[in-house]
Amino acid sequence: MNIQYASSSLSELFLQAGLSESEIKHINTVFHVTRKIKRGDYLFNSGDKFKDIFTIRAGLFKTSFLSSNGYEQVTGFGMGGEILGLDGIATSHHSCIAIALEDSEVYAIDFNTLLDLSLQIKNLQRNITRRLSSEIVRHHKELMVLGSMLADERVAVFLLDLSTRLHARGYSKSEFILKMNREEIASLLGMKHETLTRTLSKFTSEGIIDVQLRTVKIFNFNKLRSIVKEHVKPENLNLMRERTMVVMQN
Amino acid sequence: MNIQYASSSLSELFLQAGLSESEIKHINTVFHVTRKIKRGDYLFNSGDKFKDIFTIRAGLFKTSFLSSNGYEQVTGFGMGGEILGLDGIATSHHSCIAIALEDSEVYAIDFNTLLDLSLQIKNLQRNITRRLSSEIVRHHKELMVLGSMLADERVAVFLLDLSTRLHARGYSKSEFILKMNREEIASLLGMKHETLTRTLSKFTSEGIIDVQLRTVKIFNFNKLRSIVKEHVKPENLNLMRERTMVVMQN
DNA sequence: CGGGACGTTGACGGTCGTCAAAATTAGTGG
DNA sequence: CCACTAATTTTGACGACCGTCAACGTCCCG
Repeated sequence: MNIQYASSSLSELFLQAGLSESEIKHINTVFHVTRKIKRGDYLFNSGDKFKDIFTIRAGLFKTSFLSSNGYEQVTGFGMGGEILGLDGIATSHHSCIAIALEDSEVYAIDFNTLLDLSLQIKNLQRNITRRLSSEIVRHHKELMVLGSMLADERVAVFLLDLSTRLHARGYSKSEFILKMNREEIASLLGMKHETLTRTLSKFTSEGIIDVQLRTVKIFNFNKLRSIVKEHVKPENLNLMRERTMVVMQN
Repeated sequence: MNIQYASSSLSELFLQAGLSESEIKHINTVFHVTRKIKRGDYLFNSGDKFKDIFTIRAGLFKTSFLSSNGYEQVTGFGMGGEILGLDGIATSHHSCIAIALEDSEVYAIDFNTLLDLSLQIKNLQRNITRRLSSEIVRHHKELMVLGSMLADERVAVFLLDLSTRLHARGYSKSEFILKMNREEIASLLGMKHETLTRTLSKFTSEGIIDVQLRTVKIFNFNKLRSIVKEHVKPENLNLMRERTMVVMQN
């Protein structure tokens, strides 16, 4: 079995600057509790008592929110270096489920211990709150995808996002293998799996990408990006009120 | 002008238990910086330098995410007792805009000071992280609404949610006045304003509610709830893998 | 009182969900 | 390792839902 480890260690994750070597060492010895999760198993389940947060060391997870009716809404895919379990802080119980899509390894970090430690190390405290806030910002962007984009655009966003995240972890940005099935991707994108398949087929026939089952090759990044950007027409400016006509930088 | 104040004070917001009277008094004197925002003005704008977080003392805000193209996606409506500005922690700049939908008052709290204080008061630290985590959970639920529900169901969810939150603040749960226009509501729900209007008209003709412009009366809560629940059919259970067949409690 | 923003309704078409079937792959047990 | 079954992916046909465009009525504010 060939597991590629994320380069991120705990110290990198939580302490970006301003800490001495000895402090970092201390933290690493305290917190290095690794856990292996096999493909198909879950790391934590909806309703589980919250105790740890997890940083992904290797592998891939999907997180899903389950409605009381048993409907599953995929809320994201977690890769190396990312954090899982932050949803559990609110009520001391997890509100979603994290399932490994391939054999994976995580660091388990006792959250109460982490909070105690962050009382002494200010940078740690800041990084925790920043991580939490980043999740909020990420969800805002997802709201925009689901709230205003057509199927073509959503699929293009997904492919570009996946490509970027894989590239940042040392994989090819133009060729990769999906570890999730069509239905899981479609759920994240708010569409049916048939629509996803059709869109991928269309992109393939247009020469933008090539998809053979779970193997994806991206040929034309610019075309994908233009698909995302074109969707907003000038007319759509009408929601703004005068004194608030300022556009986000970046 | 008649402003109804939220009962929540800073001490209630951040310190649920375990603090002495003197500690609470100390905090309140340090942090009581109130700010009045007129209808149509913004509290903070996308791109603004992040400094304070805000608890809403009275009034109503909408928060929107602006894409680089100028498209506005409404991400939520904030009411008394709720917190605005948490998105800014991540990058030290706000990523969304908060606009008052009626004359409003907020407490402004310097976030760095708050963090410093939370180094000494453990309960404060816990409450901050919980608030942040609650936002994440809330967004998961919104993902489900946008990802899997039809227009009828989304509108029913919106009406029930608004009713619940208004009721919790001492207003009638069955009769209220919308402070936002159709387009803003529709944006939050991921639909066009014409579709929203049509759905409201349909509910009215079915005797479930009555809508006259911005005045809403709810006659049949059970019908609204059943519209939300019926949408998930047994077939939709197929995304689950065997060992993960556990449904969220609540 | 007039103009602009807002809300409503109708007609029409496009997008996407539903249902069905077939092909291919993955998983399982002998 | 092979055979068999389940799961996944793809494609087609069809229709429902909802977005688009347009027109009109109403409300609000200067």
